Amino acid sequence: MIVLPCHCMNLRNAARKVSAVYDAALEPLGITIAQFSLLRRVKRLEPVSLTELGRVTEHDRSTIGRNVRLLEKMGLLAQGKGKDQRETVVTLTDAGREALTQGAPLWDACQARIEARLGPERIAAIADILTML
Amino acid sequence: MIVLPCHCMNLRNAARKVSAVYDAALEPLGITIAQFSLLRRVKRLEPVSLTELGRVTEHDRSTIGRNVRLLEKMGLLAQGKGKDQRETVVTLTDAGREALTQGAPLWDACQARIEARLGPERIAAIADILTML
DNA sequence: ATCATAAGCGGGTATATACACCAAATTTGG
DNA sequence: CCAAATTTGGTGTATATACCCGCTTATGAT
Repeated sequence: MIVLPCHCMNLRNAARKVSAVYDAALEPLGITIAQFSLLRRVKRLEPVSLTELGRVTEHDRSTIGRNVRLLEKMGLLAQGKGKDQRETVVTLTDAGREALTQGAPLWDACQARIEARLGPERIAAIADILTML
Repeated sequence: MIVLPCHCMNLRNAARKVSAVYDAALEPLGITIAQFSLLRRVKRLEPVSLTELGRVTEHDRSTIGRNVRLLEKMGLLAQGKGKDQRETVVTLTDAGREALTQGAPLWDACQARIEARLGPERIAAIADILTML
């Protein structure tokens, strides 16, 4: 991949390419890395509201709502109403739990391949960038 | 920003956040960093076909076609037919050249801010990642 | 208790991106 | 020289993402 002067485009391009690798690894499950990540997040926080999911992932609520809706249509997440009638409460379905179980080794292998490819310094740099923003 | 175990999501999140910074910097121009980058690419290669743009940026042709169409609607790019009647030839308009001129200092300042924020090691790591993919 | 304010969501709209498929133009092989 | 393969683009469809607006529900202050 050609290196540009613009750090932003370089980051975007890197994210695009790495995402393609993870997406391909999860392809047997029929979900993307973004969806897999969201499922894991829900697993750790459930029952959780859309606003809370948006807050912890620093995504717009509407983005979360749409992504959750897709996973609901796939049968991996369920949405219900909380005590607070405004709140949508998100939980994993059994199929969602199963997807996480089946996806774990696929993700592990992919993650290991990327680690091997980039080396510990670049991996550390990625984490550093996040904390520095 | 919270650091996840998944390197892919960390890269995506970093790209998302950094993009927001560049987009805000270019906001006076009414274009995004992705559009600014495409304009600069066209400037260096014009006259250039969609396929060629896709090849050098490693984007899908359809993505390039749509992004070019948007910039054409904004009056910053022009599309014509080449000798090869299949080819769409993309060139900068005067307004496009003007946008690059006006955007340059905005981009410079933003780029400098990000460099200062991340430091040379992280900046180098970003470039390295691209070449290692 | 009432009424203003705040919180939580959904929908509309927009960009960025990819893949699959189709039509038109060109190149290549026989 | 013509049929077949290739190239180039466009369109349809899909995900990921953000911003704004409006509706409903909750909360708080008087």
